[in-house]
Amino acid sequence: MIVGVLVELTNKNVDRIFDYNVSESLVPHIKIGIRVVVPFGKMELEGFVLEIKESSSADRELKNILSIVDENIVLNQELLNLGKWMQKETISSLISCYQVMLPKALKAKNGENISIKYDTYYVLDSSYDYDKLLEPQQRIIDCILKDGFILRKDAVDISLSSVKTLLKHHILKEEKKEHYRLSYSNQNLVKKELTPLQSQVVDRVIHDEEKVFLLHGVTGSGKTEVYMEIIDYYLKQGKSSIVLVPEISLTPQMVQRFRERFGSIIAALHSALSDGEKYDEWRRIYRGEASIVIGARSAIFAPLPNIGVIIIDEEHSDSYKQNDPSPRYHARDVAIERAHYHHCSVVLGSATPTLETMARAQKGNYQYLSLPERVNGKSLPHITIINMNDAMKKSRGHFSLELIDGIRNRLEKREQVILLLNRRGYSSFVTCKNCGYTFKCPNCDITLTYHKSSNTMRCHYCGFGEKVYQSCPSCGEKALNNLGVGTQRIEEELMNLFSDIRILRMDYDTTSRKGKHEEMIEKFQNHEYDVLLGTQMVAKGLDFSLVTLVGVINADTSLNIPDFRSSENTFSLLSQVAGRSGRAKKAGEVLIQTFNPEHYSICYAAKHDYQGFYEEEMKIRKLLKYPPYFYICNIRISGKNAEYIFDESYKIKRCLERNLHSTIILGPSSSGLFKINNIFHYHIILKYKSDSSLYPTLEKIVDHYKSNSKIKIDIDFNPSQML
DNA sequence: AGCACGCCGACT
DNA sequence: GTCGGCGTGCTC
Repeated sequence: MIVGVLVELTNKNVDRIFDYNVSESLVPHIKIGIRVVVPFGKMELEGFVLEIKESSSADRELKNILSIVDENIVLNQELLNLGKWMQKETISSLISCYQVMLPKALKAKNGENISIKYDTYYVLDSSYDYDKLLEPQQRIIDCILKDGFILRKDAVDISLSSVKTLLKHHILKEEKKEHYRLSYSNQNLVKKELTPLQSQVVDRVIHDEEKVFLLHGVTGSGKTEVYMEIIDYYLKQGKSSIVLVPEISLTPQMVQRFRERFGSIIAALHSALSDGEKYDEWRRIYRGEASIVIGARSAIFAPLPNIGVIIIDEEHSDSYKQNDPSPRYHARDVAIERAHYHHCSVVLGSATPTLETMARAQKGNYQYLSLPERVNGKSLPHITIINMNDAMKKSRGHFSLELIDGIRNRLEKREQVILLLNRRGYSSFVTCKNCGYTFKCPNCDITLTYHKSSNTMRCHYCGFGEKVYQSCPSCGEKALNNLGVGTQRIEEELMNLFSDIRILRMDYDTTSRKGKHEEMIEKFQNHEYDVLLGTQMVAKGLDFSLVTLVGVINADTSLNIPDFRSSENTFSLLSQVAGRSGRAKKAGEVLIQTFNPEHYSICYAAKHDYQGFYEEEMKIRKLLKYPPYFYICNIRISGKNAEYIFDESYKIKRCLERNLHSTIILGPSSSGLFKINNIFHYHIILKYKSDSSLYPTLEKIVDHYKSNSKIKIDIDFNPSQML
């Protein structure tokens, strides 16, 4: 027997199958999808068995497999094929595609550290004469007759010496069973009554097969209940489900609701779990003990055999795109690919869908479903835009008089406030202190990034650059600066304004410890605090009935990110955070402070007008040839020698120009992070609709440099950030 | 990732 | 003459 093995080296010129002999004794254990240890050069490496065959085309003597790692397969045929598809789709190594599918604990270097834990049980072994037993022994037997077993660690109030005697007489025997670090009990399965609108949506999904649905529902419209009902339908047919959420540790309330309804068949894969805990959850899924998987991006690879539906909540979130370690995949694309295999549907849910998704829904590629109303019948909160250009003249600091009044009012009424400090995109860009004017690229309409070393402003997309102006071209103001504030500073200001205010600060510093985030949410829920002050993480999915005011300290910062999606991201963030207000009986209010009160993304967000924003933004995307009208691909070129990288970047550009005739090629330009750790970076941006030469050309370029250690080429399709 | 091979500069 | 720098290429 000969096997084709893919070894665990993330090196492109080794990313192919190597053949090995299998010795007679190992033959019965070989299956496609297990891992084995093989000799490779002078090394011993783990690898995946991808082929079983009788002969090899290698023109040399084959080496033998050294040992078997897995008793059972770790990658089934579906996932093996999915990996090959991903490799082609993202132009990355096959081994890296398989590695992202598996929990870290299964990776060669980590494997030894994580040992599966066992529980010891006592069960009956042979017959016995009950009457001849001593009383403590009888008690033990009674216990076992009742539950079928006794768990050793629970056996505190029974006599261990009696157990030993029973073991000796073979009346009891010991059994070991895997212990999962996390355990969940089946809870009383809570089910809420659906509104007629929600029921309609559920019916549409379950009466159609193998479709992609966009569920466009306003904040508070009860999307989670809809998801659960759809999942329940498939569960009753014996089918499993995957639910993707942007960052599971930020949505404990949602996971809680799933647990309340479905109990222990839920497996949650969060980033807060240890590698061992993740491995436990993965094994529960693998064995069919969990049939509903909730998790972030990588949960899309859950080894479920029979998927009924895949749900992607908060579809617009950029966390579904893997940016850095290759493969740079989008979970939405993987979901659709898996759905083909399982003949199941995909539901994309959002209050603010990405333009790409909305455009596909409008073209009929996706089925459009909408929930335009909140379940409680309440209207969406009233939003007021506060012009900070005026406010700054009246008061110092970051609080307008309107926002101060709003907070005072809520404190008096014993209601709660959420304050959002928009830190997204806090990077160096030049802005006018007086009117808020920002400098944009004349070619790309992207905020220019300030480069201190050369005192210039540069475009990260096309490389356009100019000297920093001495005064504002809009109002003539001489004071041009770039400011950023932290939550701590805002907290201090707030404490100066209100003497006995109870502020809960939530940002990456205060929530880094495990479980801290849930703890904070619980405390705020219990009204131990008046104000929840935080960054982006307070915007998503939280549901507090006493919150009647949401204040946005600085709506602008995310507008200034050098990214063509900055308007979309701002609109989305404001809509999401506004949705936290007035979710229960009391009406909600939202105050948005901004230096750009006229900006369309802020104005449409204030009017709860998704459609208006969509139409306006689509015009801009069309004009500037951005998605969804054009696809974007970012080619990143990096290396230690600046001159060499520069020269090769131009060679690559010329190669692209020779081969691609219907593709727009921008750059090469150096990004804002031109030099990181003494490594220089350039990138070339491609804009295209369809170009059959694109993939072959890119593969040729990557192949050409694959064994060149002086230069690294990374391809990023549909990049979510281009720095 | 490792390791061998090979082709130039510095040295006991 | 030899030691050793690391650029290049290969691993079934």
